[in-house]
Amino acid sequence: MPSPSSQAKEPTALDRIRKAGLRPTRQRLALAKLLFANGSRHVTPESLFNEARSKRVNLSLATVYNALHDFTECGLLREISIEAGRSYFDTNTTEHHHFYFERTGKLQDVSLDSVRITSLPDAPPGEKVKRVDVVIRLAK
Amino acid sequence: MPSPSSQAKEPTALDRIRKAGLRPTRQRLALAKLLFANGSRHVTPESLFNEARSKRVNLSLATVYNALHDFTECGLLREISIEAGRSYFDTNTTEHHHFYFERTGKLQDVSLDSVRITSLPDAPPGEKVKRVDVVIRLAK
DNA sequence: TCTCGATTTAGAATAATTCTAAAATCCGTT
DNA sequence: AACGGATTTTAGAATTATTCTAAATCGAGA
Repeated sequence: MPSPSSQAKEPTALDRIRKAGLRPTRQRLALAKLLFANGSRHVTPESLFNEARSKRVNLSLATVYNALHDFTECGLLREISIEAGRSYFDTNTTEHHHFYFERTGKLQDVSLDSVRITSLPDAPPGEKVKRVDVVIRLAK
Repeated sequence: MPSPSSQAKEPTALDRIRKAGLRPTRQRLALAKLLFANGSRHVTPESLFNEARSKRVNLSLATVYNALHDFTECGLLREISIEAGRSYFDTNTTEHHHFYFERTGKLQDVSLDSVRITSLPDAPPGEKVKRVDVVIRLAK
């Protein structure tokens, strides 16, 4: 038995990086494994760096920034701006929205269909709507 | 004739600051005049500082930060997070949304009723929805 | 294995913001 | 109008997040 399961699998970290046209370096592979291991995640450069460190992955903070930006440009991640002075990267690149817990600074996905937007203004002349971000801010 | 117009007036800068319970210092008055002079505005601390400087208002950048935060706490302004590493303050504190022009970094108000949200998820237990921010990102 | 462009890295540099503590200001009371 | 205490302002240092730099290392094809 080559594999314990024959269900359709998530692509491996290597697959994802290859498909994105990036060189699969040791650092990118390690980060991709952390990021895409299970389910949707929201990381900051700092949080991912600490996580990698704690798992004995040896890399520099600059590399985490590089990788997060490279992944974002290739569509593997999506960047979210919630608070000035802190960037979040989301492994869920499908269209969706967010809860933002102000007390903890954590994010949680909100599925696209639980927020129904039934009208939107026209884009101003010469511009196109690139994305509509909905952030539901939560507090006590 | 005491005044060229007898229509209902916008509150003066002094009124606003007094009503907010803040001391009307020279700096706060000058900034409030710039901010609330006409219509809705979106400023960054830097942009407001430069504007004040160019009008010969003598103050320090730290004071602009202090005033913007004080005004925000008192409900005179609203803070908006659009891009990591840059904060925007909006003189329109009524509920509304925004266009964000990625090319120029400028914001434009979108009235509440041109974005119709007909369903929202329940807030997670123990949390309340404090605000729903919709940002319509525009590009070429 | 060799080679060369891509990637990583440490540390410096930059940018935005906050902090510090001293000086100035505001304003109610004299 | 001067007084005095709390508030505010300020310059500059400190902090935080991020980007840059240029040298070292790595990855993949010949």
